[in-house]
Amino acid sequence: MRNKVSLKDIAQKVGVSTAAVSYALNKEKEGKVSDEMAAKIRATAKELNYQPNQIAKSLKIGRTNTLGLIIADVSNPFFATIARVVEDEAKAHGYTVVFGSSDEKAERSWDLINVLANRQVDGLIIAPSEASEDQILYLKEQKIPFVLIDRYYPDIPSSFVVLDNYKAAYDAVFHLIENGRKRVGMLAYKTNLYHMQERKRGYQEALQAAELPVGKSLLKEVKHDDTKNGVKAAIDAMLASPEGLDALFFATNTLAIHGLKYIDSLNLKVPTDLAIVSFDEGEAFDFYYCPLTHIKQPVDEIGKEAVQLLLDQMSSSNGRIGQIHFEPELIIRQSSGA
Amino acid sequence: MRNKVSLKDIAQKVGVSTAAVSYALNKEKEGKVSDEMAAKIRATAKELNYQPNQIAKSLKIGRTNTLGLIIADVSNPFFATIARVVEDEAKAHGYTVVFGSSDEKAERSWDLINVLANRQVDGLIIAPSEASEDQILYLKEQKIPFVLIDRYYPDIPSSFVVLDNYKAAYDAVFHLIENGRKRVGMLAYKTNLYHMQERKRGYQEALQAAELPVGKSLLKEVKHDDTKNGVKAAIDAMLASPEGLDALFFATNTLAIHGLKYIDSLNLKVPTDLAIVSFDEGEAFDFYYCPLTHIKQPVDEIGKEAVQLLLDQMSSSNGRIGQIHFEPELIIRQSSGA
DNA sequence: ATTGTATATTTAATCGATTAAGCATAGTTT
DNA sequence: AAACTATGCTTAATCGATTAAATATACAAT
Repeated sequence: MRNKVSLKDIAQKVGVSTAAVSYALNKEKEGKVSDEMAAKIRATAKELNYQPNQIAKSLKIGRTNTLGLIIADVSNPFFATIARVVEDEAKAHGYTVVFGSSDEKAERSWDLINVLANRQVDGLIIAPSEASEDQILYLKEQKIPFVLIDRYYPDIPSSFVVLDNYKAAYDAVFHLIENGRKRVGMLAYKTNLYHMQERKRGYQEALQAAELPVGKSLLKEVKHDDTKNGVKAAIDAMLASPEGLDALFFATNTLAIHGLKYIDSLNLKVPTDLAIVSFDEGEAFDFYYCPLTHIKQPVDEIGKEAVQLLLDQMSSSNGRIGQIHFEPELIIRQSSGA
Repeated sequence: MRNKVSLKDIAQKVGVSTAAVSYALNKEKEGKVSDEMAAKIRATAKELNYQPNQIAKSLKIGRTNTLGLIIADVSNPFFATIARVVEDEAKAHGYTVVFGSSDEKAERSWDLINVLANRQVDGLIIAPSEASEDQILYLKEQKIPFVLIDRYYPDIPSSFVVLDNYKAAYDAVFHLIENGRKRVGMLAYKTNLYHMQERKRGYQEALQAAELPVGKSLLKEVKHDDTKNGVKAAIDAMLASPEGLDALFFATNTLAIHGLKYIDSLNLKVPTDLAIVSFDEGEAFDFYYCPLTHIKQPVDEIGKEAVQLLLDQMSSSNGRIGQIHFEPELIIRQSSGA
């Protein structure tokens, strides 16, 4: 096979046992081999271009120095950025990242967890899908270290790094109301995931605080599997409401992108006809004719903290958990009519 | 440790050897174990929730069912999309993907190749960096199967999946000339990578074919490490040229994004003051006030073909190579003033 | 009864590393 | 000189699977 050079080859060439070679190449174990011998072995290793087989090493020592990352979709910029940050941070600590996209599907998420766990990743960072509580419980039961990101299950104690989604939504909607909007709609995804529930709660409580009516007619939920048409239908429905619509809050960047395209096609003007606030950033938003007011998540910090928490958890014998809520930042531009 | 259940545990519980268990659980080896025994073993395996240790399996069989993917940067939508496609396609064939971003740096690319090779990935898909020829030669020498994407080295025979970058650039620039532009600038990255050379050649030959002057003053190159300022300086320089500038061709989506922002800040109107054609797509482009004419790469096909070629190569004893050039598609919108 | 032939199961080597324990050899202490 | 102690290296077990080869058992053919 490839990568022929093994400890054995070096041992043979130098005329010692593989144990000697192993000791010599693991500098930590100073003193187990004489300096001359060590030098000779190291020279031969270099000469043969020896590269240790990590698979064999992992099998023996029980660690792989690999972290698993499960996100909803790498092709979504929010997750792609997280992936990049996690990758860099992991690398800085000597870990490699194996990743997979769950597509928000519990089944794919299960598959990924199994594949990664069977490959013995040392820990997992997961943006969990809907109805995946059993997976999280499984990980706890198996004592596989993990950290959740973006979403979490309030009923299951675990480590996580998330945004204060309630506050984010509250601030966003409050900002719209503050600027005179009275008919504020919200476009969300149809899911029980906590982050989405919190965003909806933030929206509703901001309306309540302003003594505006909180009904179902202005809070529309779209299914994941046909975002595009769902968004159109939802916007149509809101616009058709007898009292009209003068502002729209998008619960995610994907919803905003589809929503804005549709709004443009209807020739509605932002912010005159409709004020807009969206979640997350996106290169796209910078090019919209009316720069978007949006909620900014500290993506870099989220990724870094997640890795940090995971490594902490892995090194502590008791699976100590850490829970981090980041504060959202509302970036005010022109789309909210401020 | 975690994941305690091993073949041995099942063997003990059932009262047979581990070999019997292994045979029973590998259905292909029908007939090695009696049906009743097999049933009992499988039942016990399920009962104990046995999950095979892939690390041990890999060590024995010499394959990991893992593919390595090295791209420039996951947070670039072009590569993120490729990553997603590769991931899905690999999964469809029973492979998991391990990835890393090289940041266009030869050194990081070396690191990744070593890390992945030492983890015994079965094959690699790589968007190679500048000055990484030695890495490619190393892979060939080590007989590690690999497929290059997006770029390749014409002097080193290898499998690859790329766009016909020459034709793409030629078509784009020809299109601008056809629409009456005479002072067409090009913004490229400063790199010797072949795809970029080809894009420049396409630009130059299109100008030649139209008998327009081909000089250095309208072909500007920007360094990777400070794209933003580089783009500004380059555009300033072109605009300052005595004969002026009436069209701009961006060699990548990133260059286009930075370029367009700067052009807007200068209050130049597209396409009146400046006609634009860019490489690649991007959610961002859809929101630009003047929809962008751009070169579309068949990203899905590129990713799928790359996996396909790699699997072919892995299964053929001789490391048979395949080279695929995709045809570019010029999507004409309004920014080119057509 | 004897040999032959499936069939079912076990034994044991193997993948490539790590590492506790054992064994020389040289040097130090009494 | 005998006993002890480092020092330096080897032996051999181990991680958890796979798999060729050996073995045992049942059954059929001679």
